[in-house]
Amino acid sequence: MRQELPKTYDPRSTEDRIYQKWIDGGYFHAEPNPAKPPFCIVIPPPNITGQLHMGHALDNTLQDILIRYKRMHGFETLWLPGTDHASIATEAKIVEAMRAEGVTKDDIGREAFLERAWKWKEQYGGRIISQLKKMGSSCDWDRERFTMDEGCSRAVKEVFLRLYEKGLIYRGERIINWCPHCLTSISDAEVEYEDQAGHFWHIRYPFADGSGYIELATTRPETLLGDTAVAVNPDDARYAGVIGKKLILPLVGREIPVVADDYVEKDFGTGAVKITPAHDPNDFEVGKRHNLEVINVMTPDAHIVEDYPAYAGMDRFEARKAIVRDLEAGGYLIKIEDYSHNVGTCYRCGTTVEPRVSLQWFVAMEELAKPAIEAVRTGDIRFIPERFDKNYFHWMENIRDWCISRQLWWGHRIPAFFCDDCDEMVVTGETAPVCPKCGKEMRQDPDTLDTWFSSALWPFSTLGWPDKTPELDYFYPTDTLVTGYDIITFWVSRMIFSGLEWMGERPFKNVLIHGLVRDAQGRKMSKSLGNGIDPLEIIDKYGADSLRFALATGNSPGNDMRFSDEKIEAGRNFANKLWNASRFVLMNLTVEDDRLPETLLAEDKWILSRFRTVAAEVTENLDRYEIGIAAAKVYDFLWDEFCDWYIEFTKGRLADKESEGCENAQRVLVHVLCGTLKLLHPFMPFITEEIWQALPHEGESIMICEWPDAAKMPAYPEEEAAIAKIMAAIRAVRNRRAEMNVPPSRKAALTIVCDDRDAFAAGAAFFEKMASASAVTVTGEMPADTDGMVSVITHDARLLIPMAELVDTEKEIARLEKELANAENEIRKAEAKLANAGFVAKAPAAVVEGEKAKIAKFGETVARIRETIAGLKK
RNA sequence: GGGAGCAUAGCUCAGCUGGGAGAGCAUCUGCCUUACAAGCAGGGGGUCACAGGUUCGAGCCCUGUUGUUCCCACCA
Repeated sequence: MRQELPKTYDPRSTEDRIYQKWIDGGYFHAEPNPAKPPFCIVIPPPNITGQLHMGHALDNTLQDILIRYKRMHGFETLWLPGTDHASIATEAKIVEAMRAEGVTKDDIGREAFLERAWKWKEQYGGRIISQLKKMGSSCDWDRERFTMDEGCSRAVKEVFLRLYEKGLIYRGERIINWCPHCLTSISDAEVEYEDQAGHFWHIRYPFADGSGYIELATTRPETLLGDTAVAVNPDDARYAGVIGKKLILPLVGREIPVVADDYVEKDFGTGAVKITPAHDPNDFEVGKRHNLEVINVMTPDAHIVEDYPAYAGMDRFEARKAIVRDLEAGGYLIKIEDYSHNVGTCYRCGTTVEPRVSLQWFVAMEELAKPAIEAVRTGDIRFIPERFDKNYFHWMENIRDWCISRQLWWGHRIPAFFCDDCDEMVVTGETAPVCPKCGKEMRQDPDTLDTWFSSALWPFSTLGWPDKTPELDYFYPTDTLVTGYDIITFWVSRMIFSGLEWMGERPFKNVLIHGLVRDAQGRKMSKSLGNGIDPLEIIDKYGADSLRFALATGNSPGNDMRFSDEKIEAGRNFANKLWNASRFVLMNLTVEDDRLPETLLAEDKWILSRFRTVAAEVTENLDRYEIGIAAAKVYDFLWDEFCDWYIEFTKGRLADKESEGCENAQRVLVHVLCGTLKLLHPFMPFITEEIWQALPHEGESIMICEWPDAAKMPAYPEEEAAIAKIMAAIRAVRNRRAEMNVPPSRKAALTIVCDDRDAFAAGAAFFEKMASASAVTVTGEMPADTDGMVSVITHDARLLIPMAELVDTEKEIARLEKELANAENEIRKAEAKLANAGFVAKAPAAVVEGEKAKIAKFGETVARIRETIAGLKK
């Protein structure tokens, strides 16, 4: 038995219940199924310490729309969910929590720390998952994964070992980016550069032999302590005689040489550069070329080391002040300039990065990058929109080796072992190897791997790799990756080369890139600004459907979007509109199924034909990832055509309860509503399910219904045209009445003079309901007496309304003459085009025909207006 | 320094491969028409940043200019 819908839709009492029903039905679960084509999306795994924010909400809305659409469209659809251990972010949070208790990592030790981290994971890892469920995400929760679960860890170890065997992973002493706050190395991609106001300190370095000095400038005077040379350009005439001479390093007193190196620009500053190999990547390279000593002057947390008693223990910025003061006191400081320059900061904590020489593990990227570049270049992998190719190419073509070791405890431990006795190192899958040389127990490298090392394997590690599983065989390569442009370098590029290397096949076919969700003023949402909008609050207030719809409409690939109250209200209003239209259909409903009737009237065929077009277009838009456009089309169809026109068309028939027309109208209403619900379901899953359940239906859930297939629906072009004529006439009458300020309650007889009398006679009743007509006469001839008639003229008809007291004949004639001029102008413009030989010769036939048709249409209109004016002038 | 995006109605933005400028919100007018005032009907409002070019035809393609946002980059 059908249920009545309550008067208003309450998402809060509906959404959780429906979500549970979907779970119980097992509709999210996917299995390799040879009878169907696969469609798979792997979720960008959210951070376990994270909370759902608008970026997640957008990302997951887009994924769920694609997934639900494909599921209905006949694919075996897997949306594989999971979370990321996010080593650096999680470890930082735990350390912070421990600090509040007055405990440090070293206090409790590695094992206890990891225990604590796993507890953290248990506590917070589930939070983001339950938030994803609130969004309506139709993930296969049976397959939920975690980047540090057993399977993913096995894949990580396997990849490390294989890369090492291939010689693509190596360990070396290099200058890397070091975060003095997180106390770990970070990769190039993890450094964010920002312009900061700073200074240029000009300093003189005297020659050891007392023959004057060299002037140079620096933005970082504190690094002076580690200077081991001053470099000049070999072609610089100013310094030709001093190359090889010794300088005395101010404050330190060390003798350092003047070296010649192409790296130095003659035209910048004084043409002389102090070289600090331990604390600047360029200087490190210069130092290697000239065999300079590498002197590290800072501790891991960026304090000055004990070798320099005057500054020992100072943090680098304190030391800077002290050194500048001492330089000035010693007469070494020449001047200070304001200077703005690019400073690298840690993407996690914002601390200024300190370049630091240390022993780290690297992945050699050049060989891996080549096929990854090729895959995008050949179109094997496609970015949507395409312009992100350029970003990707630029990064991959200039790629440097990837520093993968992190001085953190939370993460995948590097499978390398050292012998403390003989310095032997082995890389192995064993957990406790003995030294192959001296048979002693070995000590495992304490470092862990970059978080992105494990996420790089996500598209196949989650499907069972390195085992050959049926899932891997069936679902790999996945279809679409949905993510923001901000992690193309971190994640997308690394999945691409990893997939190609280990699976021999691209990890996904398409990468749908979306932008950032900004606030109503266009600012980035951030904690510090406090302008973030919490999706969960929005869901609580408006429902997940409204949120999803607001995010989907107006979204175009790759572009940032603004989020505002107006948008979410528009989504809510649309849900309300749909709810009420459905209530209307239900309260008139006596039939028990949605089979179409035998007899279809013109308006029935019109709406069916329109639905067919919309179904075809929405399908095409979704196939092309034009999600915002697809959403707008369903919105317009439901609101403008179905509600504003078709429901109004049916009201007359529905009023006559016992008639066959009443039943037929019900059937068409239910049929089209049901179809529209299906088109809308990917965008607004909850409300569409709730309504669908209340309507006559077959099956358990709308989410496993078949997607409407336009190819199986008939088109009715003639009825579409006929109803369009009637709609135009109704609009024209409404328009005239509104202009004259006639209230709808004041009905008036309506005479329709037209050629297509059948069409207008069939729609005569609509003019009573929708155009305030008291009675309708359809005729082919102008009535003899048109005195006191208001004339409304369309391309297809002339509509007369007796309103003598409201009509000033003079003004009526003036108005008609204006309309006449407009119509004639249209004809002239079309004629001018047709007179243009180039246009007729080169424009497509359809366009030329269109111009001709326009002349014919407006010709009719002109004739009618002229006739009317003549009548009025009599 | 290199690259990219954006510039369309008062505001926020659509506008797919070139063929008569659209939506939502706001605004104005009239409506409680028995699904919906979170609504209905109607209206006003745009030299599509600027200047050239290609084309029968340009919001759309090309060149340049201006403004703006972002990404990348080792000039100390």
